[in-house]
Amino acid sequence: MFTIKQASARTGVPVASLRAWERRYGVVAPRRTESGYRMYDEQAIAALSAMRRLVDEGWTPATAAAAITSGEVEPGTESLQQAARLAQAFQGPVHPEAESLAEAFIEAAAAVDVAAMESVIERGFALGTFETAVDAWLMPTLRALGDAWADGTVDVVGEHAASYAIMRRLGQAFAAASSLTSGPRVLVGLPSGSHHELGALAFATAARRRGLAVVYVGADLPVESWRRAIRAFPTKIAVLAVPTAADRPKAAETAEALLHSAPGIVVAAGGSHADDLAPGVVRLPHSIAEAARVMEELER
Amino acid sequence: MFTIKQASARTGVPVASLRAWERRYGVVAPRRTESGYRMYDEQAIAALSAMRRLVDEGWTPATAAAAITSGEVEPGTESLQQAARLAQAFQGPVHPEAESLAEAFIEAAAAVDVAAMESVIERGFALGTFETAVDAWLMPTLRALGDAWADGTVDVVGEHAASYAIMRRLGQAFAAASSLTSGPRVLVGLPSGSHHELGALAFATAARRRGLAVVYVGADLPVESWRRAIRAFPTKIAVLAVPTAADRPKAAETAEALLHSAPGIVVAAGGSHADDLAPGVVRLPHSIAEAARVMEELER
DNA sequence: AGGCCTTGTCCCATGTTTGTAAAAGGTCTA
DNA sequence: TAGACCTTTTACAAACATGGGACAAGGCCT
Repeated sequence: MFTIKQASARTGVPVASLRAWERRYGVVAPRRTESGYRMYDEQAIAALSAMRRLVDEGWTPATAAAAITSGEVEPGTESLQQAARLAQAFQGPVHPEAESLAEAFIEAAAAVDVAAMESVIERGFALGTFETAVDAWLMPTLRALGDAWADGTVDVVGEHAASYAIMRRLGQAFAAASSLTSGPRVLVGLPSGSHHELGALAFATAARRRGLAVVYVGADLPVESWRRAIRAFPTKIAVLAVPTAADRPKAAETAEALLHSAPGIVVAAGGSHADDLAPGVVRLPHSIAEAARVMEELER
Repeated sequence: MFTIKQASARTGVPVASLRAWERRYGVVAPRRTESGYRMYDEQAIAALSAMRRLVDEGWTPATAAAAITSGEVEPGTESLQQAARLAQAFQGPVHPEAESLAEAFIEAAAAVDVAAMESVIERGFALGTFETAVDAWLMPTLRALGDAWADGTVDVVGEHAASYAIMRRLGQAFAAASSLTSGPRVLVGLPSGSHHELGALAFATAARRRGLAVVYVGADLPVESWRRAIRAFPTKIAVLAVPTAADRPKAAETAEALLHSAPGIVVAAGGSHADDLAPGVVRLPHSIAEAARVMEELER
């Protein structure tokens, strides 16, 4: 049993919308405590997650709710694959608050104040959906952090502490997006020698939020391991992150090896330096939201 | 049998809250002396510890109490704490359930099944308090994972995916332990070149749960950065993790440098290969629970 | 274009939950 | 007998929830 706040955290739907959806469409009817507080059970959470996914894909909330309450779409299954997919024009305007939050984060990193970092991160992710927050706030902030490190404003210690704080929050989002899918895997990771993994983790999370069976294998994975992995298990897509110029050579080598190791596998690459990695490699867009959408299309 | 003060010390719940929990939720009904003093038995302590654990994890007190009194959630038994102690001696899981969970985890890692890993991890941490779960289940499981990797049962990909899954869960616990203290900092990290950070993160979390202002700086931090960090900010304790033999030289070098860089700083070291790092370095016990307790003493 | 509907989000006054503290007094031990 | 420890009752602030109206943005129909 979950309170409305916990239900919101678990489904990714804002608290206000949970109440609106209930009032307007009656998708769920959570039990109430004596004092009138909503208490959501597992079923309600599943229904709300299903509705959120449909809405994310372009269904209108009204039709999504109707489909779910009528049983046409079962919560927790992949019948959404038959769903009509409307083009979603991304590119929300950068929130005016995103910039000040980025500054506050750099300050916290410079002072090595973990509690302050965590507070800023929380506010950053509260700006919008996970995807928009990553695109409009997190990625710019990471760039600012890199600059601050380069010019000495932030020490390595502050930079490490800040990276780990962000990683913890991303990990939490990844876990919260737990998909019940057990289809072909999507491998997301960095080539041997690469360590800037925050972008890759953010992308992996966005992909998982779309229902893909993501396996996040993280930093510094040798070519040979990539190859063995896609041979040993049903892997449909391998995604390489190429965050820095130094990562290019190994990334290209890994991509080549993968393309020739398994027939039918899709190799994709994302990150600042992922252009023209090798012929046949899909170049993912910079926007996490768009990249996740492309992934979903590739999966079919 | 314990007085309310002892019960508070044992469970980490403030005295006033113990009385409030009893009055509001009836989660325990301690026996009374003739004069009306509360006397808590082992069962009551277990129930209160379980409740604290749930509340720490984000449950509302009301639902946590309901789950415990209804038997939905079993209070962690004392046998797990004994198992935790034994695990230190035998270097392996000794609690029957911990053992079967360790096996299940290796299986999930071998199959690179992320959802299964997450499920097993969740059950592992449900065995008891964070500290006992780490000592009796997580650390033995990590050793088993290392063995499985060494003998080829688990591929590098499975090992990476498993490590990240555990890291996500540890990060969540670290975030949940958010301390409001802003006293002198405790730096926890690994020396330059070291990357096996799960033990260090588990320890950092345990220390934070004790109220210390922990800054987790993670893997691969150069000597010079350690030095600048403790000089620039009020840092009372620096903790170096030394998980493998290969990490010893850099760890020793870092420890030496720190001891001579700031007067009054305490340098501590933990991990399998942290013995006799340098004169003046505090060697932390293998048990996470004990190590965190030692830290709390060092802080004063 | 204009008007209308849908939808997410915000506001606001009000109510609940929960940790913690204070007051006033009883019990135990050195 | 002092001081540490305990008792109950009462109180209070912060965090969280409630409903329902309001509003802006955007899609759709005329």
